[in-house]
This record gives sequence, C-alpha cells and structure tokens, in this order.
Amino acid sequence: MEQTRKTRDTISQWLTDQGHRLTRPRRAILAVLSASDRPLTVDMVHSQVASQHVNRVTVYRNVHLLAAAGILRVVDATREGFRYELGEQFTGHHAFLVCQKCGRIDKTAECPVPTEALARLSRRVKHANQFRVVEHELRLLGLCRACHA
Amino acid sequence: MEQTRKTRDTISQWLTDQGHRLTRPRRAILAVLSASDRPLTVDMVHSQVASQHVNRVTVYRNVHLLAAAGILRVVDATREGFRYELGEQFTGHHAFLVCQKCGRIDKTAECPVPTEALARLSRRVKHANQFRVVEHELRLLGLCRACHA
DNA sequence: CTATCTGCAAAGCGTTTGCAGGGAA
DNA sequence: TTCCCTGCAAACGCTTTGCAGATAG
Repeated sequence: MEQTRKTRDTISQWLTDQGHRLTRPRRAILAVLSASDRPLTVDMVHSQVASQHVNRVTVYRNVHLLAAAGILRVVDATREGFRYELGEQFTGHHAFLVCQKCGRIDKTAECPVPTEALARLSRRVKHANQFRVVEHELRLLGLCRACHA
Repeated sequence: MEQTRKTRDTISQWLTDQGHRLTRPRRAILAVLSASDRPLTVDMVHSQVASQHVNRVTVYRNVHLLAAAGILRVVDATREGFRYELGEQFTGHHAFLVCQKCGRIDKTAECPVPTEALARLSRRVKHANQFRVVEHELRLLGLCRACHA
C-alpha cells in the first residue's frame, strides 16, 4: 500500500525529528496501530507484538512516548485500561462507538458536531469557565452487534 | 432548598422502589454527589464522607449500585479512576470540559450536538456497524483555568 | 562509542472480594 | 427478626519504576 507506506514514513520522520530512535519494538507497535481501524488497549497491542519478543512494559513505555510525541491519541478508558490510536493528523476526525456492555470501541466515519456550534460553545466556556478548548471527542454509547444479539 | 429537597426525595424513592435500603453511608454519598456541580471520583466522594465514618470500600460498592440503579451516571476515567455524577434525569444533558493537564472535569451548560445530525449518524452506524446508539457524551478537551495560567 | 532503549523483576496503587458483625425495614 | 449492608483485611490486576545489559545512530 502506497498510502500505508507514506504514513509509516511520516511517522518515522516525526519520531526521529524529535530525537527518538526507531527501534524494533517501536516499529512493531506502530505497525499494529497503523493497521488497526479502531483504538487498541495496551493489552491488545501487546498480544500482537508478543510473538516478536516485545515486552509488555515496553509497550506501556512506548505508547506513552508516542502519545507525548503527538503520534498517538489517547482515546480513553471504559474498562480495560486506556486505548490508543493514531492521531487525527493520520486518520482524520471522527466520533467513537462505545459498547456499554463489552467495552468495545469503534470509530465512525464522521463526527456530527457542527463547527460553528462548537465554536460558539468554546467561546462561551472560555468566558464562563476560563477553559480553553483544544479538541473534542464525541462518544456514542450503546450496544455493539455482538451485545444486542 | 425546595429544589434540592425534591431531588433528594425522588432519589430516595428511586432507591427504595428497587428494594435497596436507605442507609447512613448512602445518604452521605448521595448528599455529596447531589451538592456537586461536577463529576466526582470515588476518592473525591470518599474524602468528603470519611469524616462520617464511611469506608472507602463502601463508596466503591455504592457508586456501583447507584449507577446500576440508574441514579448515577459514570462519566469516565482520565487518570484518577472513574467519575460519577447524578443521571441526566436529575441534571439535564450537557457536555464535559476535561483538562488535559490536571484531569479536572467540569460540565457545560449545554451540548452543541444537533439532534437531527446525531439522529442521522445514529441511523448510519445502525446500518453500517449494527451498533445501537443509546446516548452520547461530548468531551471538550483543553486546559482549565489553573492549568493555562 | 555513548546515550537511549529494552527486558526482567519487583514495587505501587486503585479496585474488588471474603467474611463476620451491625443495622434498616 | 431477617436479610441486606458495612467495615476490615487481604487479594487482584493493571501500570510504573529500578537496574543492568543491549542497541541505534
């Protein structure tokens, strides 16, 4: 995939530009997250890189590092610990589908929050709460296919 | 406060109707959550009821019970464990302000997600993902007053 | 060659569970 | 009086940390 190839190069660049090394575990972890179409927990990532002799602790340390480097986005816990996915600069903006029963999280193709309505609320909370909105995250809670069967 | 009084009676009713007892710890926990204008962690609740000899474990058990009973809404983790607030039937629908630095969570007065745009997306994911949307949660991420100073 | 990174083991810490005594209805 | 609930202590499981050896650049 040229697309995938490009993304991978961009990410590598991003990493090395910040003075981080491109190690074997990091390649493996990024490959798993790049190939996934939904946020993954540390455990999910680890189960896919364990065969390549990547320690669970190394996964923990690297998702933190990658998130701090702006390559990963922390999606959030709903059981099972935090989840991680590639940042919006790689995947585009979207909402989340969170299953209230099993905790599974998927992404939607689009986000229904209108830009100007959001901007209006951002201005309001800026004044009312002295809160500076940087980004937003819409979670649609409900039941996934497996759980409402 | 007549308003507060009414809410408290409603909640008590809700509890006893489901066969649960109205105990001293439960009154204390509900009083704290009712008085708060933002979601609280177990730790926050406990620190406010500890003086009344309510054990931390009892807080854990009761927020679970109250959430299962539909009285509390689980807001979510962003460090510091899960947070709880009264259900929307008591507080109305709103969005959240989540500080990316300190983890503080506040509520907004309104939610900028338009009903029909949401309904449209719900229909779409119902077909595309076989996912049934029950409710939604909009989180505005950024910096709170204390953290951008 | 050197500073960063990894793996292993152990510590940390928030949350859950077992059990006996206590209290609401 | 009965069953639900609470408190205490211990168990659990995920996450973090210390340290010595490995490795990218």
